This record gives sequence, C-alpha cells and structure tokens, in this order.
Amino acid sequence: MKKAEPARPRDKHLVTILMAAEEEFARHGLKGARMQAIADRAGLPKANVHYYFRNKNRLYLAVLNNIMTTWNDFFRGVTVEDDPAVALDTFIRQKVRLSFQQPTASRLFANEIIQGAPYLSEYLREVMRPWVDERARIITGWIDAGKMPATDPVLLIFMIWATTQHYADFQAQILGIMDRDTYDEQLMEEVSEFVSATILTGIGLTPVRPDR
Amino acid sequence: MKKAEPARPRDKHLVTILMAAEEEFARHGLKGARMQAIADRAGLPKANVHYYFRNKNRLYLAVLNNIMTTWNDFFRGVTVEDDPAVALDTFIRQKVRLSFQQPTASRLFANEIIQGAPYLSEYLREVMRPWVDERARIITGWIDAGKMPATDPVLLIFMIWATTQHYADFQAQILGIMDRDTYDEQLMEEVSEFVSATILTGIGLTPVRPDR
DNA sequence: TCAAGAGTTGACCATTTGGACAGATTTTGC
DNA sequence: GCAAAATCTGTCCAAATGGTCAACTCTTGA
Repeated sequence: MKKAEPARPRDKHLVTILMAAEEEFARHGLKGARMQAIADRAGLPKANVHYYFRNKNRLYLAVLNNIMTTWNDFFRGVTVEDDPAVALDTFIRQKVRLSFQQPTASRLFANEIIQGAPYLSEYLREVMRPWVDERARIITGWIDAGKMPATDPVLLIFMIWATTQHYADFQAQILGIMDRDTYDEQLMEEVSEFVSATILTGIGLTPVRPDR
Repeated sequence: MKKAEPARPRDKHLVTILMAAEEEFARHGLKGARMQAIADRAGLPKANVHYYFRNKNRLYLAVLNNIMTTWNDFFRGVTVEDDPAVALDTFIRQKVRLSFQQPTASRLFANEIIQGAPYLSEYLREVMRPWVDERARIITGWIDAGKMPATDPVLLIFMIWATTQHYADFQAQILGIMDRDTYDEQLMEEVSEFVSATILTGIGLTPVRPDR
C-alpha cells in the first residue's frame, strides 16, 4: 500500500535537467546561461524543460536548493568531546574530496557568491551563519579545554573553505599551471595531506598520520 | 616639443568604461554582462561605448588585459638570498591588501577561470606557469639551503592564492556570515596576521612579528 | 578662421532569448 | 477498455540585446 508513487519520467527528467542546468549555471551564471543550452545538454526539447520548470529563475532556484540540501546533509556531528586534530583532518579531507569529485556544485555556489549572493543572502544568514557559529563554538570549546592553542575559529573555517574549494573553482587554472589534463586520485591525496598537515601544524596541532 | 598628446576625452572615457565593464563582467561574466548596463554604469550612451570598443569581446579582452597587466606589475624580485619568512609574509600581506582593496579584479579573474579560462588559457600557460615555476624554484632553493623544512612549493603557492583571494571573491559570504556591512582596515589586519602566521607556522617557519 | 578629424548620440535593425500554447501522445487509475 | 491526467513538442511571439549608422557637435592645428 504505497501512496501515489510519482510518475517515472518525472523523476528521471527532473534529475537530468537539474544536472544540465547546474553545469550551465556554474559556467555562465544566472543571466549568462541559456535555456536552450540547458535543454540541449539534457537532450530534451526546450519546451519540455519549461514543462518541468516554469521559468529560468525557478530552475536556478531549484538547482541552488538541490546543491544546498546536498551540502547540508554532508557535514554532521562533531562535538567538543572529539579530538580536534582528527575532526579537522576529517573535515578537510571530506571537503577536498568534494572539490575533486563534484566541482560543478562548488563553482555554481562560487558564481552566486561572486554576484553578491542575490539568491542566497537569506541562506547565508539563516543557515550558514548559525552553522559557522556552532563550529566556532566547538573550536572555542577545544581551546578552553586546552586541547589546542588559541586561534580565531571563524578565520580558521574560512581558511579551510578557501583552500579546499579552490581546487574546484580554479580547476582550470590549476590544471593549466600544473600542465595536466585532469585531476586524479593521487593528486587529491597529496592535496589532502598538504592542506591538512599545513593547517593543523599552522594552528599548533600535531597532524594525524593517516596510515603509512 | 611634445609629440601628439592624445585627445583628452579619450583617456578619461577609456578608463571610465574599463572600470564600469570590469564591475559588470565581474558580476555577470562575459555572456551575462549587458552592454547597456556597462554604458549606464559609465554614464555614457551605449553607442559611445561602441565608439571606443568595437564589440563586447574586444571590451572584455581589454578589461582582462588591463587587470593582468596591473597584477603583473605587482609582484617582483624575491630571490634565494631573501629570508623565506619575511618574503612569504610580505607576499601574503600584499595579496590580502589587494583582495580587500581591489576585489573586483579578483572576481573577474575568478569568473573567467570558473568558466574554464576560455580567454586566459594562453596567459596561464605563457605567463602564470613560468611565474609559478620561478617562485617554486626559489622556495626549493630555500629548502635546499636549509632555510626552511621541505614542503611542496606549488601547493604552497596555491594555498596562499586561495586563502587571500577568498576574501575578494567570497566577500558577500564573509560579510554575511560575520554579520558585517563592509570590510575595514582592522579586519584586513587580522586576516593578514592570521593567514601569514598560520601558513608560515604550518610549513615550519617562525612567523615574523610585524611591529608591536 | 576654418577645414579635418575626433567624439557624441538618437534611431534603427537583425538576431537571440525566455517563454507561451495548443494539439498530439503516453500513462494511469479504475 | 477507457476517460482523465500527465507528458511531450513544434511553432510562434514579444522583449531584450549586440551592434550599426548617419547626422551632429566639439576640438585642434595651421
């Protein structure tokens, strides 16, 4: 006894369109993206895209919402009880992985912020600010508990964001300078190690040694 | 005996248009920016903008070129003889200052890279790659000379870029999260101090104490 | 003073673009 | 099996947009 299971094509096409739109919006921004390009990328007639999303703005918001929901589900429960070095190392490695494996979402987010966050200002205030406050409180807790030297928790969070997302947003620059065509697992590992070790050492923690 | 001093309006309007275009292109990217918006921002009729710049692409390239030239003139002569802590500290502080004081240029550059660097791929290869190679060589020189512990020079440069430019590109996010309306000198100083100290410590150098 | 060039601009045009829509086709619930 | 709902799409359109142009004004050098 299942309630009104949604039509099949709906789910499938919704995802296809959202993915295509994410790519186009990430590359060209809201104004720069073309509905026709999104439709082409999704392999559907433009009118079909309009059937699922009334207009460009709705589609943009849907994509943005989709990304934010995914990101939100991604980082969870660190507490004052945890070891700061382990927690920060884990967080950094997760973020690097995300940048290497899902760069498009990061780029779309970057695009939105660069444009002054017209559609995310509320999200910044209502979701991200509390999130940062909460993490900052935990870090302050670690400092007060003598688990790590004093440092600015908010600037630390910004630094982790900056260094990790950089590999998604500036992929073209990094590949160009490193004379490479693509990212690979090995580079991701090196970057994770470097960023984690440097930041942890930088704030006076002893880096965790992953395995070897 | 001066040779054909250029007409007055030319220079003045050229600068006005370039500034207006920089702002619009930074916000909306090449495709998203509107010639009319650029003209409005410059306080000129659209046709007048077209008098100075044949078309949108030329204008975009002019703006890009303008920025790259400015940036190029900005960082100079560090040698193996210098003290790594001082040199890196100076570099980081310069970059933070640039991010706080001229964020628009950084945002336009970011936009171009996010879009896959269609107009800068040559510049990346011909100018930035050699620049990075040269700095990397100097850092390697420092390491070989025992002036600092071993670290990956290229990833270090990326980290400095990422953390400093972040304050230009993600200004809206940072202000939103910090519950501020604008940047000020004091924040710039705190950021400089934090970034410099954390990165220098992170790679095993003793941070320079600026004054106090 | 005055011709030649530089600069200015309103009006205009071709193309692109977001979006509407009606009719055709497929799927679903019963 | 069939009516209703969901889905699909070719075609069309009004608005937006990049760019042109010819007429006009201003500046400059001799």
